[in-house]
Amino acid sequence: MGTLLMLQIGKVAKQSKVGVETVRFYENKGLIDIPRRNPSGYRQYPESVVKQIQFIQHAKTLGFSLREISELISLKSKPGARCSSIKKTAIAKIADIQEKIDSLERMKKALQPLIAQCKASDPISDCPILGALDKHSDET
Amino acid sequence: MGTLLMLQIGKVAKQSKVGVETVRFYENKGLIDIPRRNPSGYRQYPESVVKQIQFIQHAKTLGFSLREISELISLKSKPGARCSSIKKTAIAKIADIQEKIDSLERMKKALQPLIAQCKASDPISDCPILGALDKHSDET
DNA sequence: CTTGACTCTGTAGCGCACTATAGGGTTTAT
DNA sequence: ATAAACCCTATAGTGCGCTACAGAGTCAAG
Repeated sequence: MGTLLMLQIGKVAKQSKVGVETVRFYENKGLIDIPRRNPSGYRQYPESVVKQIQFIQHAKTLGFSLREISELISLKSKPGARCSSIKKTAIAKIADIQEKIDSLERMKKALQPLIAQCKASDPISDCPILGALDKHSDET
Repeated sequence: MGTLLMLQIGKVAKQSKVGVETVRFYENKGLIDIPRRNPSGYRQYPESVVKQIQFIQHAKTLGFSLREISELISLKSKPGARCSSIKKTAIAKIADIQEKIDSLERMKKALQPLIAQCKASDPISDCPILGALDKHSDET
């Protein structure tokens, strides 16, 4: 029943495709289990830590911050917890993403017509882009 | 012909709706003209600086970073420059914005079906959201 | 003549997610 | 015995756009 196949941090990092400093960083942030140490102080990881780090990476690609991932992890291991807590977090995240999209779309929509108006050979004094920036565009 | 109506930094800040530290910060970053000083070292601004700060704020709402705004400003005051340089910058910025939108859309599209699958009353061990995070989602 | 509201400089801190550096100790191979 | 490749801690630095000090000087009103 001994815990075979203990990994040093370098192997963990390589298998998880992150740097060793990132692994230690995640440990500091409480995102992964604190590993045992061998007699000389080296971290000894069970293979499961690789999955934990991949969980973090996947959550990041979905737009979750490390702080939010930390919450997901604690929800995950809360005994008897229901999906609703996770679902709530995910719904909030979608709203968050949507807000960012909307903000970027507004920028795009403001910028596009200016570019269309802008004739590349015009002197800069007539540039509609700079013109727009100079005006009080206090209208929504 | 004297320069009438000189403003102290507090007035400038109030009229531009930013903090006084922000005005000094913009000065440090070379985003606004360096003002004269009165005998006791107070900054004395012409009214035009308010427009300069508003230019910065407007450019920010269009998604430009301070570094990029600094470039816009130097293009602006380059003698004989053509619109093409500004236009190029604006087009690059749109591409930039579009990239961010695409990335956020990908997140949204990945998250939405998981939320749809997730029944709030399920135990967390069956949660499709956590399930997805645990898997090797190495498929694009 | 003192109070309060302004101004000045320079430096440090924030939040994010790392990344790098200094200055060490350990393990493995030759 | 020594060198390479690994590991350790603690701290500082990155980029962004501010924001907040500390410690000092200035100016107008009462």
